[in-house]
Formats: sequence, C-alpha cells, structure tokens
Amino acid sequence: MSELPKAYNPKEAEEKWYPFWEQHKFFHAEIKPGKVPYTIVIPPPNITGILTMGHVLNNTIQDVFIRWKRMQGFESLWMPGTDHAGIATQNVVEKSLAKEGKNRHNLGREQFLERVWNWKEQYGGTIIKQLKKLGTSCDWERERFTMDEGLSDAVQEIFIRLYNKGLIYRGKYIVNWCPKDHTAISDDEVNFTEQNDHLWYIKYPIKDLNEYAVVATTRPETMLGDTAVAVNPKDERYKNLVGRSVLLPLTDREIPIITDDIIDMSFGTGMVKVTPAHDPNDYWIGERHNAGVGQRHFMSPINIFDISAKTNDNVPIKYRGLDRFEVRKQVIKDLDELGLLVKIEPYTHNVGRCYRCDTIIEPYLSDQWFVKMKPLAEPALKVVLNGEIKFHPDRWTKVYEHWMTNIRDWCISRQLWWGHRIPVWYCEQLNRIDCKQPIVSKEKPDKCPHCASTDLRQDEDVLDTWFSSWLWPFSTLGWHKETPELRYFYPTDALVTAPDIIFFWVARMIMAGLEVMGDIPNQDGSPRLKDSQKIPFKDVYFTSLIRDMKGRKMSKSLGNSPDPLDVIAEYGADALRFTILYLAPLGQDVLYSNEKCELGRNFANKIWNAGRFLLMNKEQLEAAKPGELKLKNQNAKLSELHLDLADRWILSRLNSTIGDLNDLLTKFEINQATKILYDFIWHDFCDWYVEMIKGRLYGDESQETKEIVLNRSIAIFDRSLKLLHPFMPFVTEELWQYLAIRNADESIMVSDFPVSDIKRIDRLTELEMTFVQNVINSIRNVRGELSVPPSKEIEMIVCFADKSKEEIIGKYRSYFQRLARVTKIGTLGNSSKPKFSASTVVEGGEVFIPLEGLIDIKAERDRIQKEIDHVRSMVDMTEKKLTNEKFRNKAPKEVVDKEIEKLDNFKVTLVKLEINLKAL
RNA sequence: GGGCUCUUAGCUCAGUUGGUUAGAGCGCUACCUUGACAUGGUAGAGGUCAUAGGUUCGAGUCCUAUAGAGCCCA
Repeated sequence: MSELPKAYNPKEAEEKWYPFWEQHKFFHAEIKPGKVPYTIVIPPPNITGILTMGHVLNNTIQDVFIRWKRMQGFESLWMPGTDHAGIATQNVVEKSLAKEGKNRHNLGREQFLERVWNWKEQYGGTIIKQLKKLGTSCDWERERFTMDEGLSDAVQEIFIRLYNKGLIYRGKYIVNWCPKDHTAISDDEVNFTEQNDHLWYIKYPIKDLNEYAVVATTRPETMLGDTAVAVNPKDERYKNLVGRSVLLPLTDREIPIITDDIIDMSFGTGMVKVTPAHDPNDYWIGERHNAGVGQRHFMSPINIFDISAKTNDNVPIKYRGLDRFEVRKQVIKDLDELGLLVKIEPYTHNVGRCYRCDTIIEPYLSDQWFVKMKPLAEPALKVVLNGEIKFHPDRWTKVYEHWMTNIRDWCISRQLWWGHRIPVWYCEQLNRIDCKQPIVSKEKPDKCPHCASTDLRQDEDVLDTWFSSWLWPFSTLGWHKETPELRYFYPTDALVTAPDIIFFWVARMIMAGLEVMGDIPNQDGSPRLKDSQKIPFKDVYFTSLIRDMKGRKMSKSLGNSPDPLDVIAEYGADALRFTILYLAPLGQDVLYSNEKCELGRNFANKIWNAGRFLLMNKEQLEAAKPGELKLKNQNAKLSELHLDLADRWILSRLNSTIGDLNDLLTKFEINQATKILYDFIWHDFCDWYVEMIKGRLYGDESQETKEIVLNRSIAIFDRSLKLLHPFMPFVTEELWQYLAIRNADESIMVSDFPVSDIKRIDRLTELEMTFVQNVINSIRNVRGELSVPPSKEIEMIVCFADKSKEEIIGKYRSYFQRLARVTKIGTLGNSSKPKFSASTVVEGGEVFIPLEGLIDIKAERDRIQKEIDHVRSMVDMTEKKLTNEKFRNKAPKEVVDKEIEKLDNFKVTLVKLEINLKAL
C-alpha cells in the first residue's frame, strides 16, 4: 500500500464509489419474504427543476434513513422518480417555441406534445443526475415518471372510481384563473401578497330619483360586468333604496339594488357593486339571489374578459379588447369626466398571484372538474389525529387539522396540453337528453351509450399535476394492479418533505391511500382492513427551510441560491451532506452560506487523517515482520487482551454512542445524531484515544501487544465508519476499503450496522478517565497560563487524600508524559509542599508543578486568584441555596445532598487555593 | 383578523420531562510546523439566556403580557 495523501480528496472517492455501488446493485431492493421492508418514496422533483439546497437537505435525510435501515438488515427501498409538472414544463417548451417564432396553437396539440416529450428526454433527467452526485442510494432501476404508462393508468383509474362514487363532478364555477398560463389553478396554488392599492368610490345614478348610490371598489373596471348593487339588509341608511334600480354608467344597463347578509356595512359606504363573473363573493351573492324569486335575468353573471383577461364583446365597443389594467384606466377617466368619481382612497389588501408565474389571478367563471373533498378528508384527518401517522415536528398536526376541517373542493382540471388528459368523452350529436352526460372511460367509447352516435369528442383539459402525485406512494409500486411490490413494500415508512406542500401533496396522499388501498391484500394475502395498513406512510418528517445568511428565502430572482454542484465540487458531497444535517434542526429554518461547509470538509479530513494514522502504523508493524500478513487479514474483531484504561473507555463511549445514535434516528432527531457522531469521532476518538495509544505503539511494548492495540483501534475505527456511513457515504467507503483486504463485492454500505453492546458501557471506567482528563487539562491550563513552552518538560507532585487517585496517576503515568509533557511524577507524602511551584486543585486533591526559575510569580498569583474568585462565587451560591430552609424542606433529598457535596468540594478547593496563593 | 414558531457568546446555533459552574462550530487572542491532520493541536477571552411580571424551595426551561423577527390560514 502506498501512503495515503495528507488530505482527503472527495472527488476521487465520489467518482470511484458511486459507480461501484450502482454496478453491484446495492441500491436495488427486491421482494424478500423473510426480510422486513423499509420504504421511502422520494418527493418526485419536477423535470424542469435543478438541484437546490432544499433538495440537498431533503434527500440527504432520506438517504441517511435508507442507508441506516439497509445496514440494519431491512430490505430498504428508496423509490425515485420525477414529476411532469404541467404548467412549468409547458411554459418551458412554449418559451423555446417562442424563440422560433412559433406557438403551441400553430403547432397543434399532437406535435406540441411530441415536442414536450423530446424536451423531457433531453433535459428532464438533469435533476436525477444531480441527485446522484449527492450520493443518494435510490433504487434507480425502479425510477418512475408521473406520465409513465402505469402511472397514467392509475390516474385514469382513480378518476373513474371517484366519478362513479360521485366524488368527482363538473360544473361552472368561479375559479382562480391565470391569464398568462390560460388555465385554472387550485386554491392552494394561489399566493397572496400584500399590495398598496386604491379604493375607488363611484356614483351610480338611481333610476327615478335625483340621487346616487355610491359604491367603493378595488376593481372599478369590473363595473362593466355589474349585475347589481348590494347592501346589508340591516343597513338602515339604504333601506328605502332596496328594490329600486340604478343606471349602470358607461353602459345602457339597468341593475337592481339588492340585499345580502354578507355585505360588510363598514366597508366603504356599505354599498357594493356585484360582479358575479369576476368575484367569488359576488358569485355566491348571485347564486343566493337566483334561488329567490324571478330576478334571474338581472343576476346572470356577465363575463367581461377573455382568457387573457382582456375585455370581450360583453362590454360597450369603446372598451373592447383592452387589458384589465388598461380598461381600468379608461373606466376611471370616463367616470371622472362624467363627474361620477367621488374619491380615491389609498388601500392595502392582499392580492392573489399565480404560484408559477406571479401573474395576478383573475377570478373567472368557467367549466371545471372538481373533487369533493369532505368525504376524503374526514378519514385522512382521523389517522393523523389518532397517531397512526405521526408528524415531525408535531406542531404541523394542528395546521393539518385546521386545513382538513375547512377544506374546499379541489379544482382538478387545467386548460393545458401537457398532462393527463381527462378520461371523459362527450357526444357531439346530443340526440337525446341523456347525451349531455359525460362519458367516463379510459378508452374512447365506440359510440354514445344513449344515442349510439360515433361522433365523440374527448374533454380538452388535462388534470392537475397533483392529481397524479397524490397516488405516488402506490402508483409507483404498480397500483391499481395487485402487484407483489405493492403488497410487500406498502405502506411506506417515512415521508421526508418540505412543509409548504403539506396540503398540495401530503394530505392528498393520505386521502388517496385510505380511499383505494383497501382493495390490495397485505403481504401475507390477508385483506387490508385497518387504516394503519392503508395509509401511505407512518411518519412524516417536515424539513427545515434553507435561507440565506440574511434570513431570506432562496430564490432565483434574488440570486441567493448556491448551486449544490459547485459546493460539492469545492467541498465534497460528504461535507455538504454532513454540514447541512448538522445545521438543520428539526422544524427550525436554517441560515446557510457555502463557507459553512468547511465544518463538514474539515470533519471529513479529520476522519481521513485518523484512518491515515492507523494505516501508517499498520504498515510499519507489518514491515517489522516480513512475510507475515497477520494484520492485513484482521476482520475487525475486538481483542480482550491488554485492555487499558483508554481502551475500556473508548469502548464504553463507542457503545453508548451506538445506542444513542440509534435512539436519535428512531426519534427523527437527525441533527442531534450528527452532533454526537462528530463529538465521538473528533473529540473522544481522535483527541484522546488516538493520542493515548501512541504511547503504546511507539513505546517498548512487544510487537504482539502493539498488534493487539492497533488491531483493536482499527476495529473501533471500523465501527465508527459504519456509524457515520449513512451521513458521509464516500469517505467512509474509501477508508473502510483500505482498512482490510476486501472482496470485490464488499462494501461498507451493505455491512452490518453496529449494535450497542451494553456490557461495554462502564460508568467506573468513564469516571476514571474523566479524572485523568481533568488532571491533564489542569496541567495544560497551568502551562498555557504561565506560558511554559510546550517543549519544556515538567515534573508534577500530586497529593490526594484519596490514595486510589494517586495510584491511578501512577498507573497511567505514560498518559501524563505524552499528553501533558510531564517527565517525573511524584507524591507529596509527608514532605512539605515544593517551593516555587505552580499548583492546581483537581477533584479535591492538589497537583504541584515545580517551576523554579521558570515561574512568573505574578502570573501564577493572578491565575490562582482568578480561580479563587470563581470558586468563591460558587461557594456563595451554594451556601445561599443550602441556608434556605424552604429549599432544604421542599427539594428532593438527592438534590439537597448533591448541593451539600458540591459545597464541601468547593470549600476544600477554596481553602487549598488560598493556602497555595499565600505560599507563593 | 385567527393560528403557529422564534429571540441564548461578535456570527450561526445546541440546551431531552424545571435541579451540573449554560455548551458547540465559526470568528477573536496567545503559544505550537510535537513522527494522522495547520482543513491541525493546546490554552484563553467572550453570555444579567429579548423585556416585564407570575408560578415554584429553585426558571434559559412552565404561565401571562410587551417588543421584535418569521411562517401558515382568512
């Protein structure tokens, strides 16, 4: 073996091991009846997307769980795939068409879709390639796409099932319309932003009276589509006007003054215009009114806009063909000239915008398809409230509950071409009255079931992208077919996702799973009866949001989103993974900048060098024994021979770390898990253990002893690498491969995850070690404070009432020699304290360091004084507590005893420090 | 308007059911190129835990209010 480079080279390891893992199919999961499955489905990234820091966090967390469980012996399936992203993808392709001077309409539907598919084949896999750079161990052989044949079939299937159950219906309603994308979007896809705007007060002349009705509105242009003026029935001011009509300015229409309970008397004048075609509230006013007596002709909504929110033929000629903001200007100008504009007030309100293109949403009356949500939401809420699905952090449960109890129907039709075409046909002949019924079918029916006409036309619209995503946990496993995969891997275990899609996606997957999975038998063939067998996952981990250092969301327009690929190139994938996990506590946003990845990079380098140290020593030992390969084939077994304090201690620490790590991961406290690994490897293993075995490796121990010590340290390191592997897959694989001669198909990623051996956890050893560390730290402190150069070797004289402590120091003198550069160790015995000595008090005993000629008396006085001040404040604090009668009476005995013991210790220390100060 | 979260060292953050002398990383200061690592080591400085009350023998931790930051819903 040639010597390892001084610094870890992430690029080399990444390029070597990812293909190795893939070639050996380590990511691939299969149905293994004897094994327990562990499944995660990836939140499918959008095919137009590129990897963001959010993806990095999200997917690293999933990879940690998947790799951890895989090593623990579960049949671990991470199901990957992508989402067709209707609007986003169509937009991208339309933009490229526009560059060629074309648009989708002159291309035609079929050719346009061909073009989108070509685009998808060429660019749609970008994000998947990027995910691989991160080291994600997805089962790529099972990769799915929401427009795959099987998944498309699942979409049609559920549409038909829900339609037949009466849970899907079609109707003309006010929806959120994007005038740019020319499609309806669902309520959840609208973002509200506060906007400084105006409130216009407009006079409508009242017929047969020399009076005016004054209405206040934020949208004066929609007056061209007004069908009424409304007041609150309780409003005394306008009682006498109800039932009269107004002459709608700028038009030749006459509209009634009506009442409705919804009218807020404090808004504006208390009198509002009613535009049923362009305001959701007004729409419902119209509906309520039409249910009453014969005013229907007044209240029929008048749609004044086309699909681009430009005025149509329903407005007077003068105003036709104008954009909604242009027509607003014109209307205001004309009203003003007519003297009908009373005043303009500044007004702040929330304006809805399209989540995709940020265009202001136009409430728009159109024919759309909807899913009835209440019947689906009820069971989906229950399984979360009763804990069959757990949210982490738990507070999202409340948010979920609120939304699920106030849920509204889901508009699922989109006026796009890219997506799953709605499986509905219409008879064009309409020979019979029933012919108006939609014909719901996956395939084009031969003829109209009512009139036998063959003149059938498919619904032009496609379905909301989420209408395929909500099936993801089971459509990817083959639903609606009863596949062995579905029976074995479903329900999945954890879902890891950002909280902003809790309604879009998480809630709907729960609904869908409960709705359809009852038909599929369990793995053993028994019927899937319980909710716990139908739910799509058991735990949902809501990740943090990654923000920049100023706390702003990462966004394209701000240019504050780092490209994870650049970060990987600079710091390494492991560094990025580890850093982001270390920084991202559950449920808390994280402020990120690239420099923070130094944490992970330095840690990877530290581990690398620990491995390098062990391997260099191994090579040296082997070199001393030509012809023998004893060390090379060691299989990481722990020897029971020559167990020193350091060995027993590190084994104790290792095993409690293993136990803690498994607990923390089980509780989804992944960020805490990274911290204990970091502390164990860096501080316990590198700072103390490695330093402590050096004495034995370089000392005059026998070759055999050295081999045992080194082999054991390699075995401990081997286990440490395994613990770390789910977090930092590359550097751990690279080192693990070096630790021993491996077979060609061996990998740390399919090795056994360490199990905590509680017999090794040894409280007494840890106490003993803590004592040794305390003494060493005290000596180092003295050296540092008194500026004793590191090269200067010193002597120490110890004095402990508890003689066993002196024995420990004697027994482990080599540690003090190496770690505190103490050459001679003596006990005070009956002799008097050495003169010209620095002194320190440790666990009730004293350590003297004779420094004749070296000691700076003043510095030592200051040092001891500082110590005295500190201990005295502790004595005061503890005394105060103990003289408090109430504390002594009410606090538990253990707490009081502990305080008493503390006080004694502080007092002993104080006295000793004071004597030593005087003696100087 | 309703709901939720946050405020701890110069910066970014830990702190598990109330009970160690409140911790880490970065940054800073001093020393050290000691046979794994300067992407390192050792030591040090630095905090009245946002503010005001309350509960309690005891509050960073629980309760209330206030201020500020942010998120979700309407």
